Order: sequence, then C-alpha cells, then structure tokens
Amino acid sequence: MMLLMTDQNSLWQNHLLNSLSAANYERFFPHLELVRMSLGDVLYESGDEVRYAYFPTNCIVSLVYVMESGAPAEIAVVGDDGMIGVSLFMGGGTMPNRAVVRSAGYAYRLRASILMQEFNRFGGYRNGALHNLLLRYTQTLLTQIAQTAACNRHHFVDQQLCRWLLLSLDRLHSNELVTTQELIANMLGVRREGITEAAGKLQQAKLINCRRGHITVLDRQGLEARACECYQVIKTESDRLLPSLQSASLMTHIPLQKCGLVKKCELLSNRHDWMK
Amino acid sequence: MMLLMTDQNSLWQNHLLNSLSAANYERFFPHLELVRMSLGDVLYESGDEVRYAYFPTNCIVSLVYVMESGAPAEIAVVGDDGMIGVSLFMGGGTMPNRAVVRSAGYAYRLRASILMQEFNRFGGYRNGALHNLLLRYTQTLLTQIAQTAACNRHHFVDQQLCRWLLLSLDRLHSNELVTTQELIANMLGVRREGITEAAGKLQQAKLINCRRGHITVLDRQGLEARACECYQVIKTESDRLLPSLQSASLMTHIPLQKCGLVKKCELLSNRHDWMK
DNA sequence: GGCTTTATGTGCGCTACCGCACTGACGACA
DNA sequence: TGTCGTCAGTGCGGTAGCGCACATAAAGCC
Repeated sequence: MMLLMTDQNSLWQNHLLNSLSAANYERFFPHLELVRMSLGDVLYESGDEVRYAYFPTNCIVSLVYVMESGAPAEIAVVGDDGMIGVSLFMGGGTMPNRAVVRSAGYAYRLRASILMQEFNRFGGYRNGALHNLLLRYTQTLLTQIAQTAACNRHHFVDQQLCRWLLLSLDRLHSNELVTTQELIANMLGVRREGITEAAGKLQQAKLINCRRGHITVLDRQGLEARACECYQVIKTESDRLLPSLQSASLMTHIPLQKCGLVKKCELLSNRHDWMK
Repeated sequence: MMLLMTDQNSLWQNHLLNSLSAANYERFFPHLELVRMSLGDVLYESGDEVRYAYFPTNCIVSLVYVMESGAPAEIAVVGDDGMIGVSLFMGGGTMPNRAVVRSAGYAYRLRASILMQEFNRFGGYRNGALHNLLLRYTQTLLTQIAQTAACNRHHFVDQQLCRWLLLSLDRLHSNELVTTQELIANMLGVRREGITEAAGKLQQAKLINCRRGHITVLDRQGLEARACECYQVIKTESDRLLPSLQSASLMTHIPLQKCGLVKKCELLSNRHDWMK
C-alpha cells in the first residue's frame, strides 16, 4: 500500500475512471478494488460469463482470439486508456475471445452488477456520462480491431512490430517493455524468428535496444516514421473520441488508500502456457 | 411500388427492424424510407458525419478500410441482419472507414436524429428495447471484425473465400451471387488471380459454379466444411445475440406501401472506382 | 453480326514469411 | 561460481501469395 502514496500516483490511474463525473465517481469508489495483474493472468476465457470489469492502470491486457489450431492472434490491446469487459453493457455477457495480461501491473476492478447499474442509470433522456463514455470507448475498440484486420492483411512484419511497440509504449509509463520476442510473435501471429529479424533491423537503425526479455525504445519518432499508418489511425480516433483522457484527474484528488485493498487477483487461472 | 406488394414481401425486410417492439416500430414507421442501393454506392466516407442509418433488406453493404496505398480491405459485411451507422449511437458520429454497397438491392433508411432520439428514449432505468437491440447488434459487429482480423492472419485464401461466400449467401435470398472475382479479391485484400485459382478449386469440387460475374453455390454444406472456423464463430455469435432474427415479423403485418416512397438513394457519389 | 468492353484463366519469376534444426549466450538461482 | 533453463540469433529449403504480361472468352452495344 505504501507504494500508492508515493508521488508515483500518476502510475495508478485509469483514464476512463478519471474522466467520470464526480457523482459517478463517488458511487463507484467504494466498490473499486485495486488488484495485481501478473503476466499471463486470464481475466476471462472465450465464452465465459464476465464477472468483473477491469480498468488497467499500469498493466496491459490483450484481447486474443485463439484459433482452433491453437495459434493465438491479438485482436486489441487495452491499457490505462480503456477497460476490459465491454460485453457487460453491450449485452452479450461473453465474448468469443480471451483477455490476458501481457504486461504485469495493477488494475481497478468492479463487480459486473455495479457497472451495469451505473451504465443503465436513470437520467430522463439518456444522458448518463458513464453510458456515453463507455460507448465512445467501445467505438475506439472497434476501430482498433478493424485496423488490426486491415494491418494483418497488408502490412509487413516490420511495420506491424513498430505499431505494436508504439501501442504498448503509449500504455506504459516507461520506454522499456518487459517482453520476450516470442510473446510479440504470438501476439502478431507470426514466427518468432520473424520478430528477431525485424527487431534486429530496428536495432541497427538505433530505434530500439534489445536485451533478453527487454526492449528499450530509443527513438520514438523514428519508430512512428517506420510504423504503418494503422498506429496513427488508432491513436487519432482514440484522441478524438476520448479527449478527456488528457484532462485533469479526479483520482489524484481522492486519497487512493481509501480504495479497496490491494489483493492478488484471484482469477480463473494463471496460464503461463497462454500463448500455446 | 408494385413489386412491394407481391408475395415476395419477405425479400423486403430487415431483421433488426422486424424485432422492434410494436411501440418502437410505430414511431419509426412514418420516417422510414425505402431506398434503392446500387453497386458501388457509398453510404458514408471515412470521416464523414453520418446522416442516415441504413437497414438493408436484400442488399449487402461492406465496411471497407482503404489503406493509404489505396488498397481496400473489407472489415465487416452488413445485410438484412444489421444496420449501417453504429457510430451514431456509439457517440463518434464518424468512422475511419467507408460503407459501400457491394450487392445491389433496397434498404430502409432513417434520419440520424430520429434514430438517436429513439435510442436515447426515456425509460426509467434504461430498458429501451431498441437501445439494447442495437448494442447487441454492435457486439456482433465487433465479433465479426475481430474474426476478420484473426482470419486475415492465419487462414488460406481458399478458406477465406468460403467464409466470404457463406456470409454473403446468408445475407442474400438466393444461392446466386452477382459479383466479379475482382471485387471479391478487393474485399479479401488479395490478388484477383488468387481468387480465380481458389474459385477454380471450389468449382472442381462441385461446390460452386462460376459464370462471368456470377457465382452459384451448389453445395452449401460442402462450402461450410471447407470454410475456416471463422464463419461459424461469426454465425454462432450472431444467432446468440440476436435470436429475434428468427422470430415473427411485424413488418409483414403492416402494408409496406404505407412506407415512404421508394426513391433512388441520393448519395455522396456512386463511385464505380470504389475498389481502387 | 461484328465490335468493344470487361471478366476470367495461365504462366513465370519473385519475395515475405514459414518450419525446422541448431547454436550461442544471458541471467536467475543454487 | 557454476549450472541450467530460457531466450535470441542463424541457416536452409519450402510455399503461399504477389506482380506482371498475356491469351481467351463472355457479355453488352451499336
């Protein structure tokens, strides 16, 4: 808990939660739990009833479709800009994909029922800020997935790697990713050796630096220049639909230690074979 | 107009409209226009403010992302099971892709303001049937797009062609598609010759029959067996979230000629170079 | 019926990426 | 400090799909 009271508070925020109205926020607050998310934790499995909505802070969660062959494919990536569990309010309750933690950290979570109640809250003609915010977020998710589809079809592995690194970078608070090349390969649905080669090129161009299990970004602009258009499309749409992400934060004004205890997220399973 | 009064009424329905409550339906009815949709009509361009929601009956509309290179990529396909213009109620107003008619026919359309008003209609705790219906539909769209992403990454052109044919077939009311191989190639984002080859194989296997600009499906089950898993995932999720699509229809009980006049859809432009 | 337009079929060299087998080496941990 | 598991790098043959250049033929159009 002490960690939470340091000046690193900015590391423990989620921009969707931040941009809630004070009223919404007050109602959520008592129900928010800060949970630890470890690499490989599965938040929901394909077809599982979603029990919690997760709002990542400094972790990254991937939505992954697992092919019948067992090969994974990353559909979208969620960080402190978003939430896991849109099927709760979209009405399906489940999704035909898996949500898995691919970069460890912390997230706030909320019981499904609490989120639903707030989403559907009375407001005369629907004007619920939360309702609109979550739908706008869902549209950015839609765009991200659509862009992934196009990107998978047309762009080279090098470009896709740049996109992937940039999307990850935007959701972390550091220029260092803790990831193996094999994990990246699984996310992009390509061969591990393909990533080795692409990363090698980027390293030669002094854009990144690779260590065993670590990738440090040296030249962000250079990466952007080398990435395919998809990164910018996703980013632009996200900035457009969720401008509040840059605005002042409520959460910094409410002592975080009032929030539910930090607990290890008790999940379905911690599958370290999740890429298989 | 006479066409509308024949016993072919079943051709002129949209399942989302059909599954509206009577009250919703009554309010929509005066505002529905039946419009003709020609091949290549663009319903909205990437970034355009959406002015109408379209509910296809016997036509097919593709959501297409056009790469900077000019190469198109189909993101999702919409027929009488869905609608065009989810960004209206999702809050974005625009989308970074294009909606284009890829199989001619008719659609009902509704001014954006009418749809919005109904979507946001007062209902105490949100219980609007339309609200929930459209969100569930949007989730199926999300699934379709996600599946496209995975499919683009992992499956062979042959399998993708089967998926594409099946998705088209489900949205038409005939076993004959009026399409060129070049159009299919553009939708799948592959080479025209690739489609020629794949279609050749399917023809040899007696699954389809190709004529100039026409593809007739001979053996639907055979196609399903040859398609990748993606088709079933999309179909299953759609059936789960929109079971009403199989239920009785209100529209058959309301004389269709009371509906707004059939008019040629005056659109942005009829771009026959839309694949370029 | 003859002409043009447009869709389809084919061949050929090329490239991005795959699958596999193997080497090397970093870094955690005893 | 030494050991060992895991991660990164390399080489090689194979292949799905690309880009291009044509030949062929079906449908539409005077």
